[in-house]
Amino acid sequence: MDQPNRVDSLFIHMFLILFFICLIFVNYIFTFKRQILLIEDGKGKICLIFWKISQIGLAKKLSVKKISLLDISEKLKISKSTISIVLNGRGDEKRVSKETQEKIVKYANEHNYRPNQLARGLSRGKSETIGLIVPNISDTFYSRIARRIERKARLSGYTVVYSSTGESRTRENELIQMMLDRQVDGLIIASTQKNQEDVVRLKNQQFPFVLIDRHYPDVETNFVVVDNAGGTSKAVEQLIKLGKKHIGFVTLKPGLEAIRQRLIGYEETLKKYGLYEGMKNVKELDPDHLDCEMMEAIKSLVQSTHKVDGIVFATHYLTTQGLRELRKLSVKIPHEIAIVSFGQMSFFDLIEPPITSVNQPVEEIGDKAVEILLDNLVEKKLTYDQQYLKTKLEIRKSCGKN
Amino acid sequence: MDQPNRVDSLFIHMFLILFFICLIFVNYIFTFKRQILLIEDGKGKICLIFWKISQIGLAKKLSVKKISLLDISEKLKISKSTISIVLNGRGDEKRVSKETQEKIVKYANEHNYRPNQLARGLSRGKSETIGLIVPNISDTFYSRIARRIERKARLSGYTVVYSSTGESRTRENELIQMMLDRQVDGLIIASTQKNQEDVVRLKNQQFPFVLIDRHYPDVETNFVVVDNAGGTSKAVEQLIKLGKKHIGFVTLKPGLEAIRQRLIGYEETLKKYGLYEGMKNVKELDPDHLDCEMMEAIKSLVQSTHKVDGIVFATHYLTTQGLRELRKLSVKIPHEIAIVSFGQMSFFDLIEPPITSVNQPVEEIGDKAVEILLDNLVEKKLTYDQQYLKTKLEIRKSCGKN
DNA sequence: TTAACATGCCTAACCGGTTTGGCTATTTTG
DNA sequence: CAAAATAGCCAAACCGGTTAGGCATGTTAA
Repeated sequence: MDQPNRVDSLFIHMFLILFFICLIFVNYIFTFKRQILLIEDGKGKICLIFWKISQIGLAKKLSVKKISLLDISEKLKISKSTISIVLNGRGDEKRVSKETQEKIVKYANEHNYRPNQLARGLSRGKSETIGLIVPNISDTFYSRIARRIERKARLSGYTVVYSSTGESRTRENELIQMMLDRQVDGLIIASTQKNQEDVVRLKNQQFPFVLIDRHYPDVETNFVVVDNAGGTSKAVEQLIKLGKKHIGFVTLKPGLEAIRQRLIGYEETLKKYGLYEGMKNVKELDPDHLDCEMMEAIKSLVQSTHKVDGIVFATHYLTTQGLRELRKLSVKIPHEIAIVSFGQMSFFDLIEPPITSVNQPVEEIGDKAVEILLDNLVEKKLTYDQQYLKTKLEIRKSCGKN
Repeated sequence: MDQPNRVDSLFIHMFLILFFICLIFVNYIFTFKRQILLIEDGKGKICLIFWKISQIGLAKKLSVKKISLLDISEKLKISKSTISIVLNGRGDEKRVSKETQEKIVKYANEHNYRPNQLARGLSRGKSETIGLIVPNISDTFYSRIARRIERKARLSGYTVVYSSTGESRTRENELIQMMLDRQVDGLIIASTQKNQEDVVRLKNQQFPFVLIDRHYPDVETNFVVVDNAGGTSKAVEQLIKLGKKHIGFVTLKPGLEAIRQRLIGYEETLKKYGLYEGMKNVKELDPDHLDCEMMEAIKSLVQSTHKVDGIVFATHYLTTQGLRELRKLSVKIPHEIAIVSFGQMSFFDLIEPPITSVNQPVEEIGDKAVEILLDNLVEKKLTYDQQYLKTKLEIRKSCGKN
C-alpha cells in the first residue's frame, strides 16, 4: 500500500504543478492582453510569440461588434477576396457559385456588415467624396448651393465635405490642402479669387475641380458663374424704363471678377442709353468697413447736389445694409429713389417696399457644378466646361411696380 | 591577322546578341508596365517575378508627384517607421538623433510631403472628422450653427462632414450610417426626432455624439438645446405687458420636443396671468401644407368673433409666412395685432413693422456642442452633458415698441 | 486519349500610414 | 573588465479593404 500511494501523490504533485503553470500562463495572457502566434523565423526555427492585441481590437469588443471582411472570412472559411468580390456585386462576373454568393450575402446581411470607407478609399485610390469650399456657408446664397450640391452628389454616391474660407486666401489654401490630404476625388470652389496660384496648381496637376460663382478670367478652367454683366444690365434698364436718369451703383472694391462684370454691365448699359455720368455715381466699398462706408456712400448719393434717383446694389448684402441707411435718411422708395438688388433674398417681398432683384439661378449653379465635376471624375476631359447662367429680373415695388 | 579578327567579331556578335536581349527585355517591361521583383518562394528557391505596376502608381506619375512615406524611406535609406515617428513629432521621445531628424524634416518639407489621411485614419482607427446632421443646411439657423461648429472643430484639427435630412427619418438613418461608414469620430445631430431608435443604438454602442436644437426627452444623452418654454414665456409676457388680453399661438403639429416645450411655455404663462383661453387660440400647422393651413389659421385668429390681439409664432419660418398672410388681410401691426417671433432672422429689423423676436444663442449652441463632443472623444464619459441655453428677447415695433 | 477550356475559389501583393518589440553598437556602471 | 544601461534605428504586423494572377478539378473537343 505504500508504493502505490507514493506514486499517486507524485502524480498529484505533477498535476498540480502543471495546473499552476497553466494558470500563470493564462493569467499572463489576460493581464498583458496578448495573443499567441506561431511563427517561422526564416531559418527554419519555429518561435512562439506573445503578440500584443491592439487597443483598437479591444475597443471594438466593448462596443457592439463591427465586423470586417476578415471576420466573415474566418467564420465562413471563405477567402477575403471572394467575399469582397461578391459583396461588390461582381460575383457572377468572377464566377463565384450561386451557393457561395448566397451564403456570403446572407451572413453579411445578418451581421450588418458595412465596409470601412477609409480602407476602401485607401485601396481604391479614391474616396467617393467631393470637397466644397465657399466663402461663408452661413450666407444663404452659398448654403442653398451647398444643399443642392449635396443632394445631387448623393444621388451618385458621393459625400460632400465642406468648409468656409471667410474670404481669406490663407484659409482657402489650407482648406484645399486639407481636402487633398483627405483624398477628396474632386473640388467645387467658390474661390476668394486671391488664390490664382492654387487654382493653377490644381489645374496643372490635372486634379478635377469646378469653380462656382467666381472664376479666374486668366486661367482656363471649368466654371459655373452667372452672367453678371447681363444681370446689372437688366437692373439698370428696368430703372431707365421707369424714367430714372441718374442711376447710382453701390458695389464692393474690385477684386472679384463677378464684381467687375457687374460694374461693366452697369456702365455699358448707361452708355448705351446716353446716361453715363462717370464714376461719381459709383461707390466701391470695403467689405471690412462696410457699415461706415455704406453710410457715407448713401449720404453722398442721396444728398449731394447731383443726387441720384435710382440705385443698383451689387450684392444682396449691400442691398440690406443700404436699405438700413436709406431708412435712417427717410428716403422715399421708390418715389425719390428706386432700387434694385443684384441677388435675391427670401424676405425681399416682405420689406416695405418689396425689393426688386436680379435673381441668380442658385439651384442650377449647384446642379451644373456637380454634373461637370462628375463628368471629370469619370474621365479626364481635355476641354473645359464653362457655363454662364442667365439671371432673372424679379420686379417689385422698390423700382416702381405697383 | 586572321585569328584576332575572328575573335573580335565573335565578341561583337555576342555583344550584339546580349544587347538585343536587353532591348527586348526593357521593351517588355515598358510595354506591359511591369516591375521586377526578386522573391523567395518559401521553399528556398528564388523567383524572378514581373509584377504589374498598379494603375494608381501610373496615374501618380502623370500628376505632379505626391510622395509617400515609402518614397522618403527609399531615398533617404531610413525605415518608414523612423520617418513616421519623426514627422509626428515624436522623434525625441523615441530617441532619433538630431541629425536624422533634420534630414527627414528637410526632405519632407522640400518635397512637400503630406500624409494620406485615409491611411492614417485607417491605422489609427480614427479619422479626425466629425459628422454634422441637420434638417436643412440652407436654413439660416442651421447654417449659422454649422459655420460655428466648423470653425471650432478646425481649431482642434477636426474636419466637418455635413448633410441635410430634409426632416426625413429614413434619410437621417442613412446619413448616420454613412457617416459611421466613413469612420467619423463623433456626430452632432439636429435630429428629425422620429428616429429615437438610431439614437438609442448610438448610445448603446457608446458612440460619441451630441444632439443639438432637438433632443429626445426619453433618452439620456448629451444635448444642447435652448430653453424653449422660457422663450415663449418671455414672448407672451411681453405681449401681456402691452395690455394684450387674447394671445394666439401659431405653431407646428406636435412631434418635436422643442415645439411641445414652446407650447407649454405659452400655456403656462397665460395661465399664470389668468388669460388662458384653451386651445382655440392655438393653431398647429402641418409643415407639408403650410401655405394653405397658414392662411386658414390667420383668418381664423383674426376674423373670428373672438379675435386675438396678439400672436406668438413658434418659428422664424412661421413668422414670415404668417406675416405674408397678415399683409393680405391688411391687419395693422401692432395696433390691431402685435406679434412676436420665436427665432430671429437678420432681416427682422427691415420689415415694417420690425419684428420682435425671441433670439436663440446660435453661436453658443455650436460652440457648446463641439466642446462637449471633443470632451467625449478624449475620454468616454459616464455622465451626460445637458445644456439648456437661455434665449433673449429682442423688442421691436411689432409688439409695440416705438 | 489527350489537350484545351471552363469553373470556382484562393494566395498574396498592395494602398500608405502607425506602432510594438527587438537588435546592434556604444557608453556607463560596478 | 564584464555587465548593464543607453542611444539609435529597423523589421514586420496591422488597419480593412481591392485586385491580378494562379491553381486545382471537372468537362468538352479533337
